[in-house]
Amino acid sequence: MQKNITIVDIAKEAGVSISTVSRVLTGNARVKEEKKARIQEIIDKYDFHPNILARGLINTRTHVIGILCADIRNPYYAALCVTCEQAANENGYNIMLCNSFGDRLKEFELLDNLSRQRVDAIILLGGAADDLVTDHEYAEKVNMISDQIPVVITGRLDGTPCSRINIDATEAMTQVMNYISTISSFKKIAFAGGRSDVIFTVGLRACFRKMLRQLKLEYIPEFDVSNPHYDETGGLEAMDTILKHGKPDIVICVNDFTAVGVMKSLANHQLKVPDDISLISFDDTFISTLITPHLTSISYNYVQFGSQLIESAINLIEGKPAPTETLIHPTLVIRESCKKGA
Amino acid sequence: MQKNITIVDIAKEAGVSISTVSRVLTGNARVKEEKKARIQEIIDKYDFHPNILARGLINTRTHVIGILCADIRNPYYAALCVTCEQAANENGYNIMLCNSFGDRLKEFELLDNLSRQRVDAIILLGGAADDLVTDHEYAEKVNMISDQIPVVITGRLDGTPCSRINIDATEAMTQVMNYISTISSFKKIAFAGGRSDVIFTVGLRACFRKMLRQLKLEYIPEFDVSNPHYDETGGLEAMDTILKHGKPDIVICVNDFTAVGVMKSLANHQLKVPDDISLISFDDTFISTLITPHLTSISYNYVQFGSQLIESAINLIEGKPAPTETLIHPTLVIRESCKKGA
DNA sequence: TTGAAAGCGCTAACAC
DNA sequence: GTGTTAGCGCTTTCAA
Repeated sequence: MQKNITIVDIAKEAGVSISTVSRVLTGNARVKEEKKARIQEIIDKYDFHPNILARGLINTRTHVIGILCADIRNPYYAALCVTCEQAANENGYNIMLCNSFGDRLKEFELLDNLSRQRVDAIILLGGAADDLVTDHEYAEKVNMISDQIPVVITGRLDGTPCSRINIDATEAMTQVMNYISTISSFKKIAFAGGRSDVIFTVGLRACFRKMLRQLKLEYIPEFDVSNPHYDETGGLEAMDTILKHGKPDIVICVNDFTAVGVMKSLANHQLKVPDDISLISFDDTFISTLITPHLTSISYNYVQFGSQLIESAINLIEGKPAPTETLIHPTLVIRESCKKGA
Repeated sequence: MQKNITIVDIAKEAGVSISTVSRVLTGNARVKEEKKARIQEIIDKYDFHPNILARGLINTRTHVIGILCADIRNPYYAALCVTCEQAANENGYNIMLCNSFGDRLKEFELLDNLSRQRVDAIILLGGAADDLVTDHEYAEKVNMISDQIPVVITGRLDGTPCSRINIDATEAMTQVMNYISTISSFKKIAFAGGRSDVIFTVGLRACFRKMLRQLKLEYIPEFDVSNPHYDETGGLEAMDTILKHGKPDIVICVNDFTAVGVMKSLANHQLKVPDDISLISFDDTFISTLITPHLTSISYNYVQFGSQLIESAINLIEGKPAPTETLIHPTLVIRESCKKGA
């Protein structure tokens, strides 16, 4: 390990004061062109970069945005984090990523961690903010933190000043149902998976029932099956339950993983997608096109989603206002899991 | 935004000097129990955390480890990053994650970025380090950086002092081939996907041929098909090519994504897995159990892999030695994509 | 324009 | 045990 080169070394070699070097570094003041060139040359020669810690000590900026999500292995979070990172990079920020693995305690810890790391802003992707009813202790924690660091969330956290960016659940489900309504053979609609204490899912279900009424389609309670796990197992269990009560024409799956489980249950029952039963899902992760048939799925424009998250965060960092709530418009991507209209 | 509370405020309120507060903060020196308790109380009351930047300025430690990978959306990287993060957290470190998206230029940039952020160590997951023949410019860059910051890699970077942690390609392929040899009906073995300029893949292929000879099985050049893309398309293309030349008994796929593509090609040709053709793949990501039939796949013990990466990094950070090269032992996970022995 | 010097918040060596 | 003080590397007044 070499001795770190500092602004002092540069100043010495250039025969100027450190302030002058600092001026060319920040560009905040005029320096005589000739000197400036000489200094820049030396900076380049050593590939010198000012110590970001020392800088941060002064203007209390680290140019790091912390992201807290449940599990980056979930393609939904991966897709979102990646677009966040790109948007952040474009604006000179870096991402510090943390996974809570759905552990509320760990989420608390990581929140602390992030604030201790002096990140400039924190983005909370779901987690406690996904809860239908806000955990007060958590909200209090976030409140303490957001006194110092702007916090942007997906979901909702009552009693906190956090900016919220969310998928428009109502629009998502409306699109699904409108699409379904164009196919006359779809009479019995099922909804598989998702928890009743997760705000987005609750929004989906509420709209599901509303649209059913609106479209004069029957709501069959036995075909509306929740499940604690947003994964394959959840889908498998939910579909097994549904099939005990009959055979729907189409099943709406709360996410792609659930759809995979639903397909497995269907396969176990010798039912073919989409010939016997059609499928629509939410999230449109890469899983949609990985499995056969490819899933017709609601897509979220992850690029816009991520950019919005970062944009709000940066605005808040810079003391500018950011919208309290922003809704992301979903779009239905039609593939093969849904029988063609008739 | 509230005024930041500092060590001075704590000292003032406790009626002691800042050094005393610092002592209870670091625990590096004895403080009278009574005072200690009083100070701790005030610290807790304000939920005070010492400014990590100021601390870092002194001991030049940020407690952040930077990870550079191609694309976190790839389940292989996601699995690895997650275990790295856990290992890092357990040791008081945080992760700064960057994705290069396979763009060599961006990789350069991010490397710079990370070093500018003063991360304590950098972990390079593949990227340029995956190259069979080292990119000299890149190696030079890494050399400059590793003068200041320890760099740990998967892959190889000739001419750099980086510690390397790698999957044992030879052992992985040996296990696959030994397993294959237990099934007497397997005579014609194919290998699908992977590039000839990626070091791990090259290792796999070399061992593939060696084992074929050793097991007195025929090497059929037309059944050994590379492909630039480690994804579904790559697998589909490779398998289409193989099928033009005949029907192998089993195809070894360079990774899970490739296996998915291979299965699609097979389905297009009305061939069933494993009844008509068996499949084995590498990586054992969640995709292995997502698709039907579940893939028999070589698994890497991601927990050990991640821990090893972090352990080496931390050792280097602390000036302790770390092994130049560590090999991770793979294990074959037997599922359904491979016909049972006969 | 430029340099000297104060100070960001903290730790550690040095006195007492 | 405890306080005083000198930095860590940088930015930013304040004078010149």
